[in-house]
Amino acid sequence: MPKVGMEPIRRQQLIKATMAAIDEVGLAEATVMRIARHAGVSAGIISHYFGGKDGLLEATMRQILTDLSHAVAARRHALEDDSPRAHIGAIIEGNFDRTQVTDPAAKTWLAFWASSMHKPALQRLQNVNDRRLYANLCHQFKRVMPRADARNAARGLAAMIDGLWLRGALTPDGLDAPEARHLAHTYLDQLLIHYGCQQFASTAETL
Amino acid sequence: MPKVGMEPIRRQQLIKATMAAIDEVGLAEATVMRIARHAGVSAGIISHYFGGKDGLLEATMRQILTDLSHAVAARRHALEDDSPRAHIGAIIEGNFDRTQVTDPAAKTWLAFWASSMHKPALQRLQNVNDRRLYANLCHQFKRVMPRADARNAARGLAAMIDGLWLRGALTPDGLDAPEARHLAHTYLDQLLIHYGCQQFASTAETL
Amino acid sequence: MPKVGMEPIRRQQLIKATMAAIDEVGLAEATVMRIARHAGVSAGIISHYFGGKDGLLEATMRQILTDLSHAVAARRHALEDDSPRAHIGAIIEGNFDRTQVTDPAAKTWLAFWASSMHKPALQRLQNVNDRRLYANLCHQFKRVMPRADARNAARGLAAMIDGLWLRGALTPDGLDAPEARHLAHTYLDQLLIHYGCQQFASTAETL
Amino acid sequence: MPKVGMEPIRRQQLIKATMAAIDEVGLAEATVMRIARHAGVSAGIISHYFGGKDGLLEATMRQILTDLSHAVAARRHALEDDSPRAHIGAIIEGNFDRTQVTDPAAKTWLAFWASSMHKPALQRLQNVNDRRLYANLCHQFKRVMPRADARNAARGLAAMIDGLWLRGALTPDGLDAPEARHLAHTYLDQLLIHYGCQQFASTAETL
DNA sequence: TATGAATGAGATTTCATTCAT
DNA sequence: CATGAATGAAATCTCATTCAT
Repeated sequence: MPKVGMEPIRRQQLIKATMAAIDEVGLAEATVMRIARHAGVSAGIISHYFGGKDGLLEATMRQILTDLSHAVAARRHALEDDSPRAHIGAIIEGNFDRTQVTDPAAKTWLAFWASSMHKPALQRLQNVNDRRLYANLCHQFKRVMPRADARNAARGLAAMIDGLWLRGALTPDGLDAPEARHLAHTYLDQLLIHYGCQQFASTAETL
Repeated sequence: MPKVGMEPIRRQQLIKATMAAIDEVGLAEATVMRIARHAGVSAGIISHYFGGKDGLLEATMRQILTDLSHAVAARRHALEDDSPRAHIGAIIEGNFDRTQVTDPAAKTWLAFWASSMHKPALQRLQNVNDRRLYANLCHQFKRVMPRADARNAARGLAAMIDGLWLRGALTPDGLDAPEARHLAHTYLDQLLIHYGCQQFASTAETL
Repeated sequence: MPKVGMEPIRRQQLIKATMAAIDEVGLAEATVMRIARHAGVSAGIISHYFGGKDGLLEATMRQILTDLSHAVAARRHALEDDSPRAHIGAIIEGNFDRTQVTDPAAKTWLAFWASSMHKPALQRLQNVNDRRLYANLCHQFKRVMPRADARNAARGLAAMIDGLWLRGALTPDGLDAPEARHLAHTYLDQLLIHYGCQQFASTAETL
Repeated sequence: MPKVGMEPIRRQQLIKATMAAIDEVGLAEATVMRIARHAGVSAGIISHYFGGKDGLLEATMRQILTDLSHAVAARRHALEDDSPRAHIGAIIEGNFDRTQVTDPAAKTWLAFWASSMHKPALQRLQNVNDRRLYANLCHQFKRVMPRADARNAARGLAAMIDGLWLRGALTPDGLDAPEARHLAHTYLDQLLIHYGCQQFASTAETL
């Protein structure tokens, strides 16, 4: 009866269930019982594996960030072209893969954003991620423009990515990923042109 | 201690207190008791004046949207210049006034964004506002570029505004309004240039 | 402005409103605010005139009992015939007049019955009334039968009256007073015959 | 302290506790906390097992009605004599067994009567029970008298039973069951004689 | 390992009453 | 005389967590 090696399976199961519950009724109504029901287990087990609800929420956010990180890294490693444009394009693509731009992930993400303002544990994760996006963009932009311009470009593109994503999450029909990607890439080209790097702008959209 | 005609005063007081409480501990922990304490009244009065907590939250969101609407409208009415650039600039300015880009308003706004995904009453308000921003931008862009381009420009600028604002709300130090406005205006000019309307782009930032 | 001599008017108004409220939503939901609204006055005034909600409820029950008492007394005084049958018949009639067998009075009555089991003030009123009905019936029956038989007859008729009335109050369509009176009178005649007083039984129903 | 399969035990425990609480302080003051204290459990468990206070109250009323139904059915099945008199007598006996004519059951019953006027769920139960009593009596009376007479007899006896029971519940000393049964049986005989069925009336009381 | 029974803290809401005007 | 603003107590319900099995 007592199964061994269940831990990783259960953890994954519960994290998935957490996103499903948040997608269904929102973070505020995502009770441990509802999450447990989604996972097909009893409520008590959450404390067992995650120490409590907060532990589960933190693990869930961490999962989403890890997924995002992987999505970006995978695309960058797959690049044949080492140009800044290619790297930044891969970052954009990764952000709109976001493992899944599906409702569960998107709503969970936004819920955590709001929640992170008042929960140090989440805030830490949030900041690390924010800074990584900004640093990555900045680094690539600096390869083709002065430091100050690069910073502005990075801030602008980061805002654009988050803004597209945020508006997508709020739209009743869900995020239109192809359109969002198109707008982001267009904006990237505008930035490169604006800061005098026409030669780096793509002529054909990558999408 | 006036004892008559308190209703509008109390309502205003309680809406302010709601924002303060959300700023302080987040929407999830903003209990009626905490809100009431902020307002210096008893908890029961919230049900008296707003029918319940939900009524207060809805009224608070409505207030924020009204404030935003007024901030934009005021700036547009004050324009001496009727150009699209001027109108869109005023919309940007209005969005970064947001009556106050103060923490209480910003955090309340973000909290409602997340919450609106699962509360029809808030979602309605949210959608009306979203569509108004997009429609206004679109209308102005159409004055200087083809319909399809105008739509993309409007979508991009709306995303940029929300993105800047979102990242500002999440930054520990709060939103840096001047910088955000600068980035938005820069993007606006890029858009006008990109779509071949150089003559409408401002040469000197309005900020 | 300050009107004088309002007291009796207000008291009557509020007692009526209490019955109306109990009829509408039951004793448990008959809040002072609802009662006050029925009377077209503010809630605070109830404490003013009755010292509090309990005072109003007690006054209301007292009113109902007084009305009942008057209804019986009036019919007995109007009798031309001094026979036991006539007196008992008048008591039956009075109980099914009950000032009004209308829903407000009937529901209020039943509500007080239940409530009186745990409220000494109401219980006292209740007992006085119960005993008066029993004593009156007993006294008349004793004029035509032995003491022990009279007691049983009185108990039986009192139970019949209350039973008819109770079942009437619970019937969705309300109490069918004519039928109830008919059954009670029939029972009275059966009693008189059963205890060997045929000569006193009415031949034609009084209804 | 068994930890599994507690549900039926707890449900029964809580229904008993509900009657005890109503007996003690009345329905209006029978709070979940008081009921829980009577059962020796925490208040939260009531919502767990009954979905809420209303669910518990409904279950309690249902229990009382079931008990009554069983009490009547058992006596009728045990009859050796199939005469109408015997059946109706068994119905009377069952109604004054009422599992227990104890105070808790009696006061709970009366409380529900009053309450049922404004709570559809209780009203339904109440009506089913009322109609069953009437239908059963009617059916038996019809075996020995014309339909119209049977209806009146049934109405009269039903009223007598409820009336005796009601007055018993209100008496400070509680219901005197033997006397009540005696009066009901006497009335039954009067009815049978009145409607010309002397041969069916019992000569010796069954009590 | 996993369940579900149970608790107790906390949140919202209702309501009778008081009081200044 | 009358109002309605305001309070504070109480009641119900929800929920994360603990624990025996």
